[in-house]
Amino acid sequence: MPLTGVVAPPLDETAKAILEAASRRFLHYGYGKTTMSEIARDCNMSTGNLYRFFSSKLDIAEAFVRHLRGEQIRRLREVVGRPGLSTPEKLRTFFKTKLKLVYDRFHSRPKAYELSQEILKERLAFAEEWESAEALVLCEILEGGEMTGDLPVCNRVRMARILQDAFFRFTSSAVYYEGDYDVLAGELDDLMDLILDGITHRKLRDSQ
Amino acid sequence: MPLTGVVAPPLDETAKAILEAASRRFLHYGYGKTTMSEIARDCNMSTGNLYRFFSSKLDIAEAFVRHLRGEQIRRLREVVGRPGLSTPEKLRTFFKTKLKLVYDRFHSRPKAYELSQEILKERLAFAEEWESAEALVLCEILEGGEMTGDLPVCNRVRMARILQDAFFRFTSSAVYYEGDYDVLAGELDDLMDLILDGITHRKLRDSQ
DNA sequence: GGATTGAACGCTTTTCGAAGCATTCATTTC
DNA sequence: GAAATGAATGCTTCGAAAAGCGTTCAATCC
Repeated sequence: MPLTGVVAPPLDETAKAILEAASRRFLHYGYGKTTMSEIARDCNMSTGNLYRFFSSKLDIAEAFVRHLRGEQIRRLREVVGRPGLSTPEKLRTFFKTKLKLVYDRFHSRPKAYELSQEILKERLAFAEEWESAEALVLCEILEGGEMTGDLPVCNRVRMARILQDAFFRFTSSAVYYEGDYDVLAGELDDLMDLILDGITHRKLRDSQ
Repeated sequence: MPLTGVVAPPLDETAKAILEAASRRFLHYGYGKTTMSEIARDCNMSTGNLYRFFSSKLDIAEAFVRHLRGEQIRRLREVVGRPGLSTPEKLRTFFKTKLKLVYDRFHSRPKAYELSQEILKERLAFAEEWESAEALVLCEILEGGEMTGDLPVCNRVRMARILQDAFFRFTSSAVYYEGDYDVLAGELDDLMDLILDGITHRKLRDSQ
């Protein structure tokens, strides 16, 4: 068995293994009921060694939620990028998909929901990052509306912010999703109708 | 001292005294740190006797929050009823005032805020009642818009609901008011501009 | 005999010592 | 000597006993 010449697997491999082991446990038992020793054991290493790859347990959780976010953003881009959608339809699809994602996470993946909640509460910066990432997708949609003349908007960044505010009720992971999905989706549709009318007939008021 | 002929103060008087004593303590020490014995002592009666007037501690708290709600609704009606306001201005004033009320309660009357939170979490029906009461004010504003032709809306009840959804971010007592007031107010204004444009140029779509 | 009391009941919250955990770092491994 | 370990540390959580509380109701009062 050669002792030299064999390049050790890159650090990232190990980090990935840790993250995977942790994720499994987080999803199954929750953040609080997962211990660093367990994660270490799953990876055949000591607790101390974990800290060469992540500087705290919360950082592992953040990496995991970061992954969830990635999936979510990818999904949003996907549904919004489907061919044949007008810009208004894209906006509607964006928020409806987001509602569905958050609603489903809340109702059928409670551990994942809790985990997001905990991380976003501790890591304000990360929460803002997430919002920005979504705002970016919105801006891209609006850019499309500008190009096709479909739904022209002067200040796209600002409009994205306004839209996020308007649909907060339907998309914030901070709210507790009691009601029936179809009712929520219906109300979202109503609001979207109104807002699209607003954008279409916008008296130019975007200042600055 | 006449024993007959002196009508005992009406029950309501006693209930009012209890409510007042309880409110003082709720506001000063919070719901959890106020005991029924203390309330009873403040009113010079036994704990058992309290239950002739309120069937539980939570009911006293609800009565108190009901009072808060009354004040708030009265205030909303007041600012919205000021002469010389157009219907759009009334809508804007309504939501801006609501934001200010919730924001201020959160920041400068934390005990009152907590109390509302607790009651609204326990008493779902009461929370809905509150929403309905505000929806009613909105409907009245919209009715004015219909009459003056200022801002005609077909389905007022539905529009009220949509507006409540849209401004949820700024007016829900469920959200944690971290940000700066002026920033929030600014975003509210932006959203209101957009929505007013929407209402004004509404493609008639109110179904049913 | 209706109004009022306050002790009694069962449940919740607090307390506080013990156990468990995240994190560190002197030591060991290769 | 870089990588890895696991015992040591100080903080948090847990559990069980005790105290406290909301609520009830038999006894008392007027």
